[in-house]
Amino acid sequence: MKKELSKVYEPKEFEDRIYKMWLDGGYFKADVNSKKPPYSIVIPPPNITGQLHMGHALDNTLQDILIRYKRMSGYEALWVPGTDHASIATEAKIVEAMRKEGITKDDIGRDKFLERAWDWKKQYGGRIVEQLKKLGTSCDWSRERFTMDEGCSKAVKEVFINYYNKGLIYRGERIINWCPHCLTSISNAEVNYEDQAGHFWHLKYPLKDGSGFVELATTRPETLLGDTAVAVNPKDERYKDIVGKMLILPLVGREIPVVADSYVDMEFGTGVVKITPAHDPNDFEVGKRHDLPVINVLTEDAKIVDDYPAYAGMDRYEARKKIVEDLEAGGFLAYTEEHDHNVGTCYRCGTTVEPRVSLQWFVKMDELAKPAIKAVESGDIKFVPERFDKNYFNWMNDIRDWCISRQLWWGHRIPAFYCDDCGETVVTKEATAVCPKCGKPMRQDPDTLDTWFSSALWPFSVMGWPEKTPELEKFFPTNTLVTGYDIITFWVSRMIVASEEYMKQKPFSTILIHGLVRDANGLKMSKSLGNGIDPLEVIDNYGADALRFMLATGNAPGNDMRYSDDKVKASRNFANKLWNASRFIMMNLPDGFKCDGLPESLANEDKWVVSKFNRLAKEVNENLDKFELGVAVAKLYDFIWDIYCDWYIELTKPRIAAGGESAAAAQGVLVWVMKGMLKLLHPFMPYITEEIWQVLTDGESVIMVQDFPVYDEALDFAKEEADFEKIKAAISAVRNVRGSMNVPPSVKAKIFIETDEKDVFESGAMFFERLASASGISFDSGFDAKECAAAVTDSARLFIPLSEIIDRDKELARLEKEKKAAQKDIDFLSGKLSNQGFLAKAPEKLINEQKEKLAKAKEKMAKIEQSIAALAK
RNA sequence: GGGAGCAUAGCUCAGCUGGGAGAGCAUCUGCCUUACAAGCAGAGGGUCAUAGGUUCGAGCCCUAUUGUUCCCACCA
Repeated sequence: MKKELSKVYEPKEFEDRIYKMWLDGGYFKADVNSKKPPYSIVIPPPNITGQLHMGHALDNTLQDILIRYKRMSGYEALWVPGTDHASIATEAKIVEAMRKEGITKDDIGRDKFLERAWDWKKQYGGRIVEQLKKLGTSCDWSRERFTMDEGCSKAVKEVFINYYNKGLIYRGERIINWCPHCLTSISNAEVNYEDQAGHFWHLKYPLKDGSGFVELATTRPETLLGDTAVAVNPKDERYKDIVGKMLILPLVGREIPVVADSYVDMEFGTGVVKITPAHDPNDFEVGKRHDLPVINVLTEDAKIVDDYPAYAGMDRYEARKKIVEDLEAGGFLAYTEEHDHNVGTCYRCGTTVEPRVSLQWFVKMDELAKPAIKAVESGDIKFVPERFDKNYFNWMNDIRDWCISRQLWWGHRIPAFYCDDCGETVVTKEATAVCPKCGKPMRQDPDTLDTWFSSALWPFSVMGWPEKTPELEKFFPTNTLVTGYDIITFWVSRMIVASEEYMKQKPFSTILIHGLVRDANGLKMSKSLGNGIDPLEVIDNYGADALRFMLATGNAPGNDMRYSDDKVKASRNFANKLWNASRFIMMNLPDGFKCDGLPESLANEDKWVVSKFNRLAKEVNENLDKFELGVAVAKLYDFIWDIYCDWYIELTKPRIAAGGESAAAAQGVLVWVMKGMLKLLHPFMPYITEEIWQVLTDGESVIMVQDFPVYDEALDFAKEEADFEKIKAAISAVRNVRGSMNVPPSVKAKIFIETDEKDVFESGAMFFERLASASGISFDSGFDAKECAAAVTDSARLFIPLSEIIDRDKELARLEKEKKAAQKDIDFLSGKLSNQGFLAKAPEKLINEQKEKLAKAKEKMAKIEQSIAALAK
């Protein structure tokens, strides 16, 4: 192991080496036989197409912080990793690549296509793993699974068949969202709605009996071809008489009825709606209620079908134009108005989706949802922050049947077989099936399952379910799920449903929800906007620790955060600070120095820093237990930078220079606290803490498996801490005075101290010299107050003779200002303490605190007044 | 239309169960003090969106309003 830290903090020099050490040492492995309590985290199978984005970096960083913390706190910690899963986006990538070669899916057939997909998967799946390693995540990659692998396929089939046998899965005709470009159904969630400028065409449909016209409006005149009725509201007096009458459908000549349905909004438009069951979800429902025929007028790629020769083969927009022309020519067009409306588009290709009636597989959700709702209601599963349960209930209580079939090849193929002869359907695990009725070979459904169908099984399928594996035994249910709020409905809800159904248990107890990572302008990072930032590039520039620390800093659960280079830079600077502090320690340790615990005899300032560290350890544990990672990380930052580096290290310098017993104690404390800080910081900055640890301990141990520091009552030194605070306050006061007069540190001056606690200040003599530019301190009264600048704290007056620099008027003004501030304090506190309501109702502890503060403020005031008087003499 | 979040220093955001408003960056002043200029020591800067209410006490709790973001549903 290296004996020395390099002069400059350069993460690239050690990150790979450290990671390899962890991996080779087997430190990521979780032992199923361990007696330690289990702690496991499910990680989302990232649905990505090659490039890891900041959202995943956030996911994985938060997960790893928790895992490392728990591992150091005595748990057997397990990541449940996946790499990538089947999705429309994945298939599209492959199709796109093939298009460049000039081939289509049909050219090569299903098997060849899947081969290509696997190759692609290995290439990019592997890259994803590499990227997560770079982040320093302590994931046991030997467990790496594809959602598409054999084990998972087995689980998927098992579940599908089980649902089917229970009657929870059915095949039915439904209106689904169809992308005419991708030629597949897409789920509601995969549709983006956008406002588009359009028209409202007011049409006149003639009554069959020749008694006139019914006027209605439509945004999609081309669907007129598929109209099978016209609907009005049953309460609508205007149309009461025509309900039940027949109309002649313009251009087509078909007779269609006027039906009454409460779906129609009387206030909107003319209060009359044309009903096209095949091309509108609401119309489909209306059609079912009134037993209307469903007439499909569009082909898969959104062209008019051959049944309408005048328009056959026309694209839907082309047909719209032509139909409007023809309507106008026939006198059926009343007028046209401008109208903005929301149009659904395919989230991937942007094509306007087409509602389409087709045969799809569905999961009945209402019964399945019940135990999943209860699991959250009862508090068995908790959202952090809690408010996201509303989001969850909102979705679950209004749940619709879930369309699970996708017209894709890359995915789990639906294990259903049809007999083309007699129409029999068989659902089976086998790869082929023979018709039980007529004995003929059956044809497997060509569709695959929605990606979330398999992802829903993730918490147990990756542990080997349906086998009873030891892993499943020990680590299921998992403890924590870390994910973004955008995925609650897709994934979280369905994992809960599946686990309740198959494991009769919750899949995890806590769902830690984080926000989205936005760019510096607050926009959602996305590939189409081109504002996505590649975490690998950031790691390359600043190091994985800086990125991780940045992602944890200011990260409150559920809140979005903005990415900015400046924040990463600030984190990198912090790492640099820690690096240099470590270098300072190491270059000031005697050869062969050993530190196995705290030195025996500690000075006040030693106890001060130890006591503060002890409290830090307590709070960091508490914050992490409550998932307040951002709060914990801020406390670490403050302690390490302000307390340890800016104060404690500076305090040790004169002691080390002086040598002897005090120096030895300082060295011991320096190392003891440093080791503690490194351990507390390790979950957040694993690389740098390990690198420093390795050098500090001569490579004898590994920090990632050390015990996480906890509060120790024996290390609480309230008295000494308070005493040293007095010195610290005095030094700050002197610095403040000197600073306000722009006295450079090179100008030294004696400090005369007037205090009741001489021994406290005496012990800090060397600190005044070092940190307050004092040439020495004295408790004599042999100084001329008129020639001095005066610094005042509640426990001392400090006089700095700087006659040639001091401007007495300025000095008086400064003291007056301090007096005003002190008076404000006194007014505030005495006001509070003379308030009867406060005295009667506030907690006693608080009242005493306020009394103490008031006493101190009064002391300070007295000292300021003395100083002013002396100066004015 | 239903639901949720956010509004705090010039900027980005913390502020845990109510108890004298915080950090980083930026600005200004003085420092190359032998770990660190990616640094050190100081300073300035806020009517905590607005209006009410509860309370001895409100950035925090309640009500309304304004602005903003997101989710769900619907828009013939």
